[in-house]
Amino acid sequence: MPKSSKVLSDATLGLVAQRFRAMGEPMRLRLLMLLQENERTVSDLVAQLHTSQANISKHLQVLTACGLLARRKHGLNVFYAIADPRIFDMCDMVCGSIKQQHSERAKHLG
Amino acid sequence: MPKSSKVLSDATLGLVAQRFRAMGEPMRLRLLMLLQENERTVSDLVAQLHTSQANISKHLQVLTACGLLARRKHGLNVFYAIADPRIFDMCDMVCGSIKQQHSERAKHLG
DNA sequence: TGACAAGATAACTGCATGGTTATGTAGTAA
DNA sequence: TTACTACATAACCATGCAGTTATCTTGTCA
Repeated sequence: MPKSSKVLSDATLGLVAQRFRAMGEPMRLRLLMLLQENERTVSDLVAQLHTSQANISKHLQVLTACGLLARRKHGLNVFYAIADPRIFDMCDMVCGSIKQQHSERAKHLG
Repeated sequence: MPKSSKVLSDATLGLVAQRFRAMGEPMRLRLLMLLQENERTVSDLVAQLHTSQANISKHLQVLTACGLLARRKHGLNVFYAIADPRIFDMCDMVCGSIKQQHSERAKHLG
């Protein structure tokens, strides 16, 4: 039985690709990491990352549109939060894979 | 202790982003899915996917460059294979998350 | 040698996208 | 109302990148 993605429709495949692409941007990864602990306002995120507020808003829009972030308004502030914490497991997987390959490559060279 | 990616250098973050971006392309996801069972030659992959050989080669180059695929030459043929099968766990996670959110959204509407 | 087949690569085109600046749109407070 | 703050969005620019066609390069076989 297809434990893993065997046959996917073009539509589903597009959605999956969209998510990966959303996570394939350093600034957006930084945003996700900042939101790992708790929800944050836009201005809070702008204060942490050294870029314009417009840029942050656009990245947040991308992450929200593909279902990675949740949005909550409260007065003047807008709070963003991680929609599905599993994304961090994915980050860990990628990190682990990279480190592993890196060490293997070092062994081959040494 | 940082079980998950807490503080990452710009370089590492770039590598992680690069991997996600590599997986954020429908055609490349198709390639990975085709390679899930066994290694395949380029012409084999070209025969399965309806696009040019040049295009396939370029996508294979992207996937190989970021460590997702392994390359093996044998005579005239070049075989590509999955370098780290964990990527399929990641695909499953994304698929699961998408389906879950989709069903939740359906519940909210119904 | 030459002919051919499998892949890689170069050059090009069009579209997507990250970043900026400037402006618009709530929501709050006087 | 006016003024201010937090955020979103529009317009624009430069770069990146998927796809194409055409051209290498490499290996096999006559």
